[in-house]
Amino acid sequence: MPSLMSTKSDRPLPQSCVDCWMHSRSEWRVLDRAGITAHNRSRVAMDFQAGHIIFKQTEESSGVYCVESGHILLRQLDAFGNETAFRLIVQGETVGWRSFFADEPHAATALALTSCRICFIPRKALNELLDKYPHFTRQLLKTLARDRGPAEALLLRSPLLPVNIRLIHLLLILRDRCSVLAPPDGLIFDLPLKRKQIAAMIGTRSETLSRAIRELKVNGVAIFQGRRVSVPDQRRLLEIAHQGTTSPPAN
Amino acid sequence: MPSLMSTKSDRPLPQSCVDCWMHSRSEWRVLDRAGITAHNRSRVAMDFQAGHIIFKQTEESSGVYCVESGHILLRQLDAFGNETAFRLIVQGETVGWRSFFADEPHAATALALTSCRICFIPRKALNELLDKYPHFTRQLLKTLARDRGPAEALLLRSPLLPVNIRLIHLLLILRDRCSVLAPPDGLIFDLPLKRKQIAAMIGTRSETLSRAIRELKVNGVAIFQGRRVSVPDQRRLLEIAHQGTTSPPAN
DNA sequence: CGGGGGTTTGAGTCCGTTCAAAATACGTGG
DNA sequence: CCACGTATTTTGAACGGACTCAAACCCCCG
Repeated sequence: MPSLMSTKSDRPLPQSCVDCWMHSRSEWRVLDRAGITAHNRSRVAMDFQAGHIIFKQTEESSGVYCVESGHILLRQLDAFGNETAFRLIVQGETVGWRSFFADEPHAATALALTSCRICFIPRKALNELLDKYPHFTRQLLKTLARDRGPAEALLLRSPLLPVNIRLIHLLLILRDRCSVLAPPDGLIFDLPLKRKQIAAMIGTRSETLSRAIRELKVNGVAIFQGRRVSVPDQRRLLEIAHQGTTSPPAN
Repeated sequence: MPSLMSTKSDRPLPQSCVDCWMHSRSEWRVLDRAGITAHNRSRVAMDFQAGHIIFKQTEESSGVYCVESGHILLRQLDAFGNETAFRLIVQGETVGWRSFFADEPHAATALALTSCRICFIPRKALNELLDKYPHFTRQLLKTLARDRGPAEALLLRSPLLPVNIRLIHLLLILRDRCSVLAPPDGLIFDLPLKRKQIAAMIGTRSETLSRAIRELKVNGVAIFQGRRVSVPDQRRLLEIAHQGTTSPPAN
């Protein structure tokens, strides 16, 4: 079952899945009309308010969650109480695949950063789709394989890289999800994250993050104003992230 | 194509896949006799010597590699030349899934740590199996989803955890792959890794690793002698890895 | 017996954490 | 709309862990 804290909405979603704006961009697009109809019948509309938990670490998976609107943060807790945020989910993405297919408890907790409108697809319905549409299964294989989340985390949390570099990597990774172009070469970010959560993504503390932010500001690389970040020249970001000797390792 | 550095072996593998000892433990087990036969025909036997590269970061994927014997290390290089090892592969496991299904270049380099005997399954053959055996596809979905490699890396490379704790986490993660029981509660590891490579797995330098090793030795937690590690009491490892306040995060 | 890579040890420095306090932003109720 | 209380963010100073650079040591192999 989805978390009891959820505010399940009984009213239907504004559109059928066929019309859903993100349908054409997500895994579901490979379903034909009959598949969509089946999917449409079995899904459950849910609303979550900012700060609420969508599913919890160690809970059993009961299906997957397609995000129609809003932002979600995936985080893990280690035994020392350190929070590790390793993935920001935006609208159009679906969460919960991994634990569903692995048939294991959720490895992370999903936190609604903003109010969220979510389509929940229950285990049974999803299994039926998988059985009926082999190329849908195949598409999911691709989705899972393409998930760069864990790989990105390697860069973001490398203890060998200084915090300011890790912060720049984070901006580059969030570029697609949270920024718009500001011609000629700039970017404007609107991050749905608090400082503490940004810090949790790059494996540091908010105090240290604060200092890194100040440094980027004085260098003119990125200007943070609350949750708005303006980057005058995104090429600078790439330069800084990639500068350094690419000497091969000596085994 | 597999790396040109490979020493492709023209002689057949010692057994047919049906008899392969690891067949019963791997994804391939869900294939029926006809599937196995097809698989058996299309695979390519390959031998690699220690230190050779099986595939390289940025190369295109051409199939997957089933490890019949030997050890493989998956590593990434960042722009600063830091080596990041994030996965140790042992016999019975298959590598290369991710880039194959994602249809993307390899995200990592696979290094043979010891001499390796490997079954290469070319793209075309694998695709045929996938088309013909939906439950094989489904099984692979599970395999991909269960791959804890990237998730493990989170623990191993958390900059907030001190190096000695990260080292203990590594031992725990490698327990299944590289250790045997030493009753009543001990473990004996035989690590196929050099110090530098261990360091690369926990995101530190070999000098610092050396000091962490010494600390574990004086505490009697784990005694390193070359590549052999003896752990008198594995419960100690768990205690140390999990001790610490499990206080929930304040958002 | 003499390399040479790998590993360990040492000393100094820097970066990031910690603890504490000030400043700012935010939400709520008057 | 403003005042107030709370939460978040920033700043400061001190401490500590890990990196860096070097040098010594060790072990395996030729």
